[in-house]
Amino acid sequence: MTQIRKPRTPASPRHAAACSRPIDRTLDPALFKALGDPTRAVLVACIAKCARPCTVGEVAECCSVDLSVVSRHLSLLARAGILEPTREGRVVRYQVRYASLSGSLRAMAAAIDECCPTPRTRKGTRDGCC
Amino acid sequence: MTQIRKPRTPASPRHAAACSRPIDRTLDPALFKALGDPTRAVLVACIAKCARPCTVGEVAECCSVDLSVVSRHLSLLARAGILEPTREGRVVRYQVRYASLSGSLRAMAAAIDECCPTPRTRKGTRDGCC
DNA sequence: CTAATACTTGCATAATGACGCAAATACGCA
DNA sequence: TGCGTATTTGCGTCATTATGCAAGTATTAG
Repeated sequence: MTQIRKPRTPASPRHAAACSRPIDRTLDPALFKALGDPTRAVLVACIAKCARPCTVGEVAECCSVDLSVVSRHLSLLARAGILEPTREGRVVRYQVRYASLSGSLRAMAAAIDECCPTPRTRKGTRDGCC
Repeated sequence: MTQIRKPRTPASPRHAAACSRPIDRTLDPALFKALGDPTRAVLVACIAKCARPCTVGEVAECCSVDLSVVSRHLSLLARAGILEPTREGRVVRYQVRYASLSGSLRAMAAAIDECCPTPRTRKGTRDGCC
């Protein structure tokens, strides 16, 4: 009978690069890049904690950068799928796409674990695996 | 009696910025920045899929950039806690810190959900929440 | 010790990105 | 329509960073 699970681990990085795995689709540099800026991370955390759609002006009060900068950051975060913009009269409110964001992060975590040769039967904390 | 769970949601982003939550400590820009470069993301995925400690030279064969660039990227990823370097004679092997990395991502996911006002009783896919 | 292999580091260059200011645009209201 | 408020966009500047090449360092083999 043929192998049932897990496409066998490639012998070398060169070979590994050729074989497709969930991690290839999941580990999205664009998402990471969006959250990789300290200012943006603060903005996201701020809006997330506020737990409601916030206007650009409101958010700008949280950090020391210019409002125009905040506007650009929020726009970028929205383009990255992290925030959801809503025009409401003359204000624009941004809110965190909680489920989408945490879902992406969890999918990445799963994709990474999926590559780990030792399935770590729950609670295992050992890093590296082979 | 006093409130039992969840520090009540702040009224404004300004107020939100002041109240500390898990997301503040968890959403680490440094980690995101490290994974935010496309080349580095490829390197991490490659080593992860290979599922064993890989040498710098081996990894360099996976991508089109110079070996010195790969060396720098791997070093940076190690400093970010994503890879674990091991000197082995004259080669240096890097391996993914699977548990640490997926653990961080899951912690972030949890911290984000923790902020979401609607607990989404399992399977909920709705974004935004209030 | 010398040579060869594996990796790292110095340096210059080019690209990217964050920022502030000022001007432009969008929208509601009188 | 004209005004005021809210946000976006153009532009210049400064800092960071990705990259390649060449030189330097580390480690093993002869």
